[in-house]
Amino acid sequence: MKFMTKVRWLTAREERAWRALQFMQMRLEGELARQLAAASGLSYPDYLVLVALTDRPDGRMRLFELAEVLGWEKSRASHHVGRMVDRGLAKKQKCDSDRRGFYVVVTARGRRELEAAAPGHVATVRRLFVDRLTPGQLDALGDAAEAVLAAFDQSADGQRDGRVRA
Amino acid sequence: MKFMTKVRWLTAREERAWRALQFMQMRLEGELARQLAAASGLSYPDYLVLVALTDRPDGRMRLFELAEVLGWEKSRASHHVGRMVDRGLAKKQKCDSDRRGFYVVVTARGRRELEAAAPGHVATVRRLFVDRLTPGQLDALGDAAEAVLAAFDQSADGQRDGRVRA
DNA sequence: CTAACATGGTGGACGTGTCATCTATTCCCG
DNA sequence: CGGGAATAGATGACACGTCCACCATGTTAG
Repeated sequence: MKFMTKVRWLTAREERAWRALQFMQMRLEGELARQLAAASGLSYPDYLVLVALTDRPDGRMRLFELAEVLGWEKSRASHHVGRMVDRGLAKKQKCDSDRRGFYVVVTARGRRELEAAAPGHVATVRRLFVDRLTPGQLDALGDAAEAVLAAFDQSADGQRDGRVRA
Repeated sequence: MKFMTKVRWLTAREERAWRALQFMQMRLEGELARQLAAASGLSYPDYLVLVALTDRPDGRMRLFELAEVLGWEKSRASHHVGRMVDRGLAKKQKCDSDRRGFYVVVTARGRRELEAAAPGHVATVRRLFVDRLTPGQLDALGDAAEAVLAAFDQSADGQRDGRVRA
């Protein structure tokens, strides 16, 4: 913080956008999670994992790959997949080419539960989000989000400069 | 689900916007939390509570009010404030006019920690989010988010129709 | 007045996410 | 080839959030 002689607080417009976005996200995630839990035995993270797995023709994926695709830390993926294995939604398969690793594989039950949950989930995403916005707004949101994300990837070094570490 | 003869899956554009937004939010919240933790002893929820409290002239607020302002459930607020009290960031004050209730009050320590953390936090919000977008994009985001939020509030009944409870 | 109901808040159980640390393997460079 | 660095993953401790059941107080209608 030494280098910041003056703080540039957020303007009213900036703050409004920032707050609205945070509230929207909070509400959306909450409703989505609740809807899934009520209509199926799946949590939202479960759902995301199952979607990722069933997107593959062989319904399997290395653990670290899953973590990458979902943007999760490896540890999180490990914990979560462990729980899903316990509930019979996925199983682990030793990997021949790399004896450190595993494949995470969807089970028949996992597939069934995903197929049962997907229509309701998509309908909720539509009802709460997609159908509330014009196509133009959707594109604008997508552009903005991707701009922010792009900045993230480059600034993997900017994270460690004086502003952040103080 | 009985009434949905056909599922309207997301189009590529819709899915792209939805995904990008989710990833953006995940990354932002993660970085924000990490930055706060590294630069201060505060978690992100701590920060939000302290901001809410210090926004009041008397630095205090009823627990249920805090929950409303932050969009939290009462239980969450109760748990979190409890932890903050343990760490000396806030304290509880019996309420005369309603003997069931409490005021949550910022302590001097809470104020100090917030003031120390705020500049770095705001700088991070700027670096990762605000400064990546044009004013037009910010407004568009704000409008879109508020449109989605508005829909939430009305549809407190639509939540319980056939699509959700199945 | 009092019985029913609503509201403010607590507490525990559970699932989830993060961090730090650890082991086993594989990669790579001299 | 040998040895250090990177990688795959597991694990334990902890903070966080949700749900649900619960208590105490307040409010309201008959």
